[in-house]
Amino acid sequence: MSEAATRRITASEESADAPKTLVEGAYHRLRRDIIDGKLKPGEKLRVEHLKTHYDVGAGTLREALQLLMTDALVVAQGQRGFNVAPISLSDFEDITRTRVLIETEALRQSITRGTDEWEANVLGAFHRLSRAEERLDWQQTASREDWEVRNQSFHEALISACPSRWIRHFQLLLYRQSERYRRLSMHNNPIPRDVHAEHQKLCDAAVARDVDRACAVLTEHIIRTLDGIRQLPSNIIEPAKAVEQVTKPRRSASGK
Amino acid sequence: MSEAATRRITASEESADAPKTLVEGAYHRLRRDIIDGKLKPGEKLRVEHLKTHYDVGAGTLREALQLLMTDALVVAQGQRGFNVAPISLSDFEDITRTRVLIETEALRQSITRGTDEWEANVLGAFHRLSRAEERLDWQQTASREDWEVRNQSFHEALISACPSRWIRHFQLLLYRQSERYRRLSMHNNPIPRDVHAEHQKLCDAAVARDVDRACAVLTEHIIRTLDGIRQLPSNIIEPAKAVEQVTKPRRSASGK
DNA sequence: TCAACACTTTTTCTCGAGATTTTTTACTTT
DNA sequence: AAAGTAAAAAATCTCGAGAAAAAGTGTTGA
Repeated sequence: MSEAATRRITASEESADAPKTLVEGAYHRLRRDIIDGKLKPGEKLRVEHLKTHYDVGAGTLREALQLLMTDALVVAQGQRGFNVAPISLSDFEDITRTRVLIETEALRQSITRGTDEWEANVLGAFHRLSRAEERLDWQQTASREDWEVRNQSFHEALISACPSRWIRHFQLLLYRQSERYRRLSMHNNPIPRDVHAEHQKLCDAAVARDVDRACAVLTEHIIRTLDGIRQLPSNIIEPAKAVEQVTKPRRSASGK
Repeated sequence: MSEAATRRITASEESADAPKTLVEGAYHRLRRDIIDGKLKPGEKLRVEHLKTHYDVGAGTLREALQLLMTDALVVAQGQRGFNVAPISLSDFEDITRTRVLIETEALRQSITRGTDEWEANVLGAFHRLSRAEERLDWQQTASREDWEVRNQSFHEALISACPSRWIRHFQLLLYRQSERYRRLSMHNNPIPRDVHAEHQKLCDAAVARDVDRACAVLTEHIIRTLDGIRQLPSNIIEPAKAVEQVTKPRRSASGK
């Protein structure tokens, strides 16, 4: 009888902007630092040291770290603490192939079931991205971040009409993973690609409801990034396999 | 002389049997209880109450709960604690469709790259499953659990040659999810299916390296489970959408 | 009867200290 | 020297208590 059920449940985007709790706050900052590369792949994450930098208690930081395992950005083993997830070329190849599978399926479903509203959103996101690309300066951090946000928005808009929560969940996971690698490629590589043209073709095919062409373009688009990573110097991408602890003092610096 | 290196490092299944830490232990027990349905879908997970049952501290239990979010078996919102992930028919339809996509891809890769060793493992797992199916008694919990373990082993063996870690990761997630629903179907439904015949066909096609036939059979096999759930009485599967808190005490009788 | 307000109870969230375990360092022996 | 052992140091893991927030309860007023 006393059911005051006037509550709105926005389950899909609970933690959108405002970190309601310290754990969430630390989680978001840690995730950003890992993706940005400030916390390097394979690096050991000592709670005692990090608690001062992120200004939270030890237990709180622990919980944030455990949340990051969801995104596979942090790995933990037994009683030996946490590490940033290592990177390797083979891992990125796996991510890329899987991402093609997931994202083309998402795009297929989205194009099939998209409404007029969806079309409008895609065109809008494409326009915003195009503007950012016009004045894109790879030297400026702010400009790059702006492009990154709009790029994600565009890809999100494309698949936003996909009704499958699981597909979208997997897509987000893989997108975040490849974002790490893309940052590496950005810092150490010129821009050999004409990304704008790719986005243009992708947008055209999507709005034209040409599923097969859109998926083909998207596949190309995703795989291109892999080629960019392949051309990175091997000392940046490969060592991750052997690295156990990045932060090692190593006082006697001499090879055998 | 004595050989000290008798330790095997099974990196793929690090936390197989021995929970190295209390968090892991609580995590495994909680996961089992959720999948088994002892903790009901949508139920609120009060830390203060659960800490006595699982015999760990509050913080430890919190961390275990956070780990369970990785498997999407527990959901948390803002400052309102944890809940068992709700279930619904539409969710299971989503899980099923996505699982078909992931698992057929895994099977395709596995059949393509499987070695003789892989064939032997598939046949072995199928044999063990067949034995369990012969003496399967749906009334006995031990018998059901035995079948469940061997069923998972068989499906695992089928895709074990899939080289993609991400595909296998997603497969495991979705398998655990559908396990929850399968338990419901088992308890409230007779056994209308000839699962053994399906497994036989699946095994044959896989060993014969017939990718398309194997994937077709597997798709059928997975979708059949969905049909089983669809026929459940609506009061079991549907209410999950509306349920906010399953455990509402409504104290009018004496407590303790 | 219903709604709004203030108070009480319950639950979640956060922190620091102590107990185990792992890793490092130093030392002795072959 | 290299290997094995033992003590020391560092880090992780675990727990309970206090602060903040939410849910529940009762009262007052229209």
